[in-house]
Amino acid sequence: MPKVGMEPVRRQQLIDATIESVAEFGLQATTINSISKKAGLSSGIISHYFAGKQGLIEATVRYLLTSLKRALIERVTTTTTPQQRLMYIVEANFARLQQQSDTTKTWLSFWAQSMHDVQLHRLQNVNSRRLYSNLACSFRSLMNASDAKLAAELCAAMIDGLWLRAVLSKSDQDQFEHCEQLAKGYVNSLIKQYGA
Amino acid sequence: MPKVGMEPVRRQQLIDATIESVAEFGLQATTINSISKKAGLSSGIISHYFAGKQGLIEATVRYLLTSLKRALIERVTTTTTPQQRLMYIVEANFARLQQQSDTTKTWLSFWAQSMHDVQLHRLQNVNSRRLYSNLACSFRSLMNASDAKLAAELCAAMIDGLWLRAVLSKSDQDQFEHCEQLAKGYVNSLIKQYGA
Amino acid sequence: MPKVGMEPVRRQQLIDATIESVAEFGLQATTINSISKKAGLSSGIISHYFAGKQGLIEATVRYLLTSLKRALIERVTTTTTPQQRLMYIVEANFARLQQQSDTTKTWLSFWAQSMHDVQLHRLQNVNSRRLYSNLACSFRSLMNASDAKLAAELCAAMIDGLWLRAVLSKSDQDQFEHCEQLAKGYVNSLIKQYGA
Amino acid sequence: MPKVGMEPVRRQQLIDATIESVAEFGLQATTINSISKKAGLSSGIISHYFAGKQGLIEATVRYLLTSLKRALIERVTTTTTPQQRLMYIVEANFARLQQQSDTTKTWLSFWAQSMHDVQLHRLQNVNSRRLYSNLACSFRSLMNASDAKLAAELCAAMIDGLWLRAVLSKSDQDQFEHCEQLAKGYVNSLIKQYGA
DNA sequence: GATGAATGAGTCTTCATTCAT
DNA sequence: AATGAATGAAGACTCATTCAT
Repeated sequence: MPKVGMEPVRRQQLIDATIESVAEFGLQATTINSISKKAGLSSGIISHYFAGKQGLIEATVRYLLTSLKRALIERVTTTTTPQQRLMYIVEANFARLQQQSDTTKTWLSFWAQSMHDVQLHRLQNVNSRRLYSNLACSFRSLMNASDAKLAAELCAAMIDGLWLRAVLSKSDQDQFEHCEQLAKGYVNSLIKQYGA
Repeated sequence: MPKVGMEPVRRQQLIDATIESVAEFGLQATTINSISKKAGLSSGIISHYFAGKQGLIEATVRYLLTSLKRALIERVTTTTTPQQRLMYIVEANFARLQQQSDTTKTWLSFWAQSMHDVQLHRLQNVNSRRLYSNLACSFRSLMNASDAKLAAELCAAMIDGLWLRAVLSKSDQDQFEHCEQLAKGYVNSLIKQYGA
Repeated sequence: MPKVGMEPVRRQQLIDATIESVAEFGLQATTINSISKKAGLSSGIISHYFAGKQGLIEATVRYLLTSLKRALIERVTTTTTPQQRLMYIVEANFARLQQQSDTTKTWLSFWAQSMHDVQLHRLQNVNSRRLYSNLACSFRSLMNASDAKLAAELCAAMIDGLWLRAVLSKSDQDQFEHCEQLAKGYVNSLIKQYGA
Repeated sequence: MPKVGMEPVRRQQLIDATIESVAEFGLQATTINSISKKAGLSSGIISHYFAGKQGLIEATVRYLLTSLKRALIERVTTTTTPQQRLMYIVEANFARLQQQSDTTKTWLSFWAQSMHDVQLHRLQNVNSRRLYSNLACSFRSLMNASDAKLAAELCAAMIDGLWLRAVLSKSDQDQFEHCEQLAKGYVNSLIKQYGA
């Protein structure tokens, strides 16, 4: 079955399979076999394309981060107001929950593992800071610099906290949307509180 | 070496060693050997007292939950005002970070694992609901029922979110205290916003 | 609880517990703990009285052999005819099955193990030869020497074969008695065939 | 080392190694390592082909049963007389002893274990019943139904008994042949006794 | 005389990696 | 390009033995 140009296809197949496996079994119980089986490929292919399990794990995290970033960029245009932009940030973050339930569990597994894996921790930090800076940037248009920083910090924590509790309690779709509404309401209250 | 009355001592030794090991290596890399080595005991003793690794893991989670609960109870007296009680709840939750840095990382590992372990998930839910009901109960003295529920939900998320971000960014002591202040400030703003 | 003169009591307790454990779990799954638990004693006592598990196993086999021997001696008197004596030999061997069902399974386990344990093999051979010589001695009164030897050999095999098939098929009491009758009938047919 | 079509080869290698190991060390002392070492393969391969030690044990028993069955079928043709057929049954059963001394000890170990292992017991019963029905079928051509049943039962016991005593006494080749002759003589005496 | 806490070697099993095809 | 057979280190668990009490 030697075909040319299969690389991007195979890589994505394996990343998708990794997300599914981590979601279903957890990071601990995810093996090279559980992944390759879900992908419908052989186990050897993982080392071929990702130089081992660890490489695939990292590539998967990078893919998730990129997806989140893209989810925001797609929403924002040049005519977007700061308030709208903030709402989009919230939406993009909760979209992790809605679009694909798998992604959610996977994300949390990677977070925990990042405590003990420098490579994952670096990636995790990029994501965390991006959320903060996106928020800070938007708030800055609506309030002074120090208030914007404070609002961004609080808002980032609120988003992560609502999201975390929703995931851990294995909430259903309605509860996810409820959390999203709470987050948006909180953004508005911050604007009202600190906004000029 | 056989002594009588060693059971409670050994059990606590092993639980402490488990917290240390999970903090240092992560739940995934924590083995029966890494634990027994830290405890200065043999590996066989774990099966003897906890009927296997899983039993020790669960006992450790139960211990952490009990500690958190006790941390709150110790602070609260009959003369505590609702506002003070809310502050104590915040403090008790952030004390996880201050008192023992190990506990923090351990906690997160268990959270992630609880997605794939029914026993751990049950324990995790007990904790999550306890935070919510403690907050709701205190807010209820200061505002109407529906506002109190909303405030408790938001506040629980804020505490978890701030705590999570502090842990994941491997913050130092000063940042932990900064987060605690943010949480307390948020409690006060909720009281001001919804309070009668 | 230090008492004097407990040795014979404890030894028998442990031997009985060993028979029970081997019958219930098999020789492979019989541990120092399964035995001591059945005996209602501590595990350490085994090393104390039998210098380890192996010593207890051998003592148990020796006890079973002695029991079998005694079962025959009790039946035989000076006035017993050769024919009666042969019937008693059959009865004594099948009594292993009737008196105590446990003994049966235990016996087979020890036989198998005797293939790989010189000590057990020696004991097993004593038993095997005793059956043969008991039979040969009795047949000798009824026929010439070479026929008696042949009859003894065939009869010993028939007894063991019937007994083995009864045990392996997990037969009930009725089937055991049926086998005993077959064995006795075979003894009579041998006497008729070769007897003067 | 990965080659295609190795599965049947590897499976047989491992089954042969299991027979050797059980013969040499006994079932109790046969480990995944003792087997894989004899096979000249790694220990992991056992789980790969047989999903664990237990699977290999069962496959080995099944192989032994099949071999015994085949040993009989090869001898019997359409022109075989009932008497000849009975002789072939005896021969096939004693061939276990002659062809491969290992098989013998292995067989006894499995018998003993079958008392405590439902899977093995089931297989053991298949074999036991097959011997009986083969004998009963052949005897039926030579005598009435009830006599044939009795003859088959006695004959099966005699074969197993002679075989067992030969194995347990660690007899040499000559003694094995002597036992086979005794068994054949017994068959003939049964035919003479009950035959029309 | 008796206990059972503690040990640690040994067992089965899992699984990431390698590599011949 | 892709497979999956094979490896072997590492994991959890078992259990006979030891020994302080």
